[in-house]
Amino acid sequence: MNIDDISSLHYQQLLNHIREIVEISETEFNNYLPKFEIKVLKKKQNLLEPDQISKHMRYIVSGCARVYTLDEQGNEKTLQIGIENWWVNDLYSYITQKPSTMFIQTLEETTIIQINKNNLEDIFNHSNAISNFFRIKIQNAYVSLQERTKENMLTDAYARYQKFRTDYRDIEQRVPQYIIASYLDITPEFLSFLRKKHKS
Amino acid sequence: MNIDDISSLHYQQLLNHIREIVEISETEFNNYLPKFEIKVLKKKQNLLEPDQISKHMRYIVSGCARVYTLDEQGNEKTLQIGIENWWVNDLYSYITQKPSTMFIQTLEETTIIQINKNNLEDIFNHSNAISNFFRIKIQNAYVSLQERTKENMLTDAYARYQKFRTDYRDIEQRVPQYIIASYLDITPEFLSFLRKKHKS
DNA sequence: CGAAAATTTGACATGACTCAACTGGAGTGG
DNA sequence: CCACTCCAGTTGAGTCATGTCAAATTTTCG
Repeated sequence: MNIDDISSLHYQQLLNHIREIVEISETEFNNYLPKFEIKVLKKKQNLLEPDQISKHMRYIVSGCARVYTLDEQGNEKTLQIGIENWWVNDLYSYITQKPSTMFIQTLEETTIIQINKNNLEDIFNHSNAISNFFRIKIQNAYVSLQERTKENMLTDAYARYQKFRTDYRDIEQRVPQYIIASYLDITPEFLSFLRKKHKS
Repeated sequence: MNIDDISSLHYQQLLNHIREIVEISETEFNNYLPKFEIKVLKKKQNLLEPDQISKHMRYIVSGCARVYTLDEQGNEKTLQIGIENWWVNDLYSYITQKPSTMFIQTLEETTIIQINKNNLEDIFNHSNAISNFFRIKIQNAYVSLQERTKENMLTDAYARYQKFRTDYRDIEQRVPQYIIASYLDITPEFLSFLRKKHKS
C-alpha cells in the first residue's frame, strides 16, 4: 500500500464520519478534498500552544489528543480529550482569531486531517451539507459541555470519575491517570486516594 | 399606543438583534414573523419544567430569566441567567427533544418572543441568514460556556464572584444573592462570608 | 538495566459545606 | 399605617471534601 492509498483511506474515514450526520455525495466531497491536509504527529507533540492563534479545524483520524491549559501555579487543567473521529480545537481562539491560552497535545502517535479557517468558510458558502454538519457538531459539543458543567455542579469527584469511566471507557485505558485527574479537576493524589478507598 | 404597536416594537427589537450578527432585509424578516409568538410572564413563572420537552427557542425582549436544576438534596444550581436580548433554553432538551431536567424561571415580569422548533427549522431551509445567525449564536454560547468551565477549574470562589460582578454588572443588581451563589456553585452562606471577608 | 515518569501513601492544611440561630427588609392584610 | 409574616441575608461552630507537600514505590521505556 503506498502513501496515496493511505491518504485516501483517511479521507474516506472523514467522509464516512460526515455522512453519519448529513448527506453528501462522494463527488461533492472530492471537490473540497484539496483543502484538507493530513498531518502525522509523534506522541507528546503540540498542535497548538498558548499565544498562538488556532487557524484550523482538526479531525483526529487515529491516535489521541487533549486540550489543556495551566493555572497560575502551573498545574495542568484538561478541558477536552479526544480520540479517533473527534474534533479537537480551542474554539475560542479559532472563532475569535485571538491568541489561545491552550495547548493541544497528542498523547499517542496521532494522525489528523485539518482545514484552514478561510478554506472552511469558503466551503460553508458552497455547501449546505458541510455547513449543516458543523452547525450540528457545535450544537452537540455545546450540549455535552453543558452536561459536563451540570455534572461538575451536581456531583462529587468520585461520581464524576465513575461517569467518566463509563462514558469514555476507551479513553480511560489509553491516557495516564494524572491527565484524567486534571480533566476531573482534582489532583492526581486525590484520584489515587479515591480509587483505593472504593476498591472492592 | 395599542397592542399591535407594542408587538411591532418587540419584533423590531428582535430584528435589530439579529442584524447585529447577519444581514437580513426587513421584508424577508417579515415573512417569518407569523411564526414568532410573544409571551408575557409574571415574576417567578416557569417557561419550562423538569420532564417537559423544550419545544421553543426563546428570546428575552425585556425582563430576566434563569435556567436551573436541582441536585439530590434539592439545592438549586443555576446554569444560566439572561436578561434583555439573551436567548434562554435548555438546548439539550430542545435539540434532542428529550425531557428536560431544568427549570426556566422568570426573575422579573418578562416578555419573550419564542418560536417552535419545526417552524424554526423550516426557516433554516429558506434562509441562510437565519441559519447562520443561529450557528454563530451557538458557537458563541459554546465559547462562553468553555470560558466558564475554564474559570471554574482555574480560580476559587471569590475570583469567580469578582469576575461575575464585572462581566454581568447589570445582572448582579437585579437578581437575589442566593441565585448568584447557585450560579457560582457555592452556598449562599459562603458567598455572604466571602463578601464580608473582602469588604474594604 | 537504569533513569525518568507515574502512581501511591500519609500527615497536615484549608476552602467550602451544614445546620441552626439571628437580623432586617419588603409586602400584605386588617 | 401599623403589625405580622416571610424571605433573603448574615453569623458562627463544627465538619468534610479536597488540596499540599514530601517521600516511597511502581511502571515505562530508552
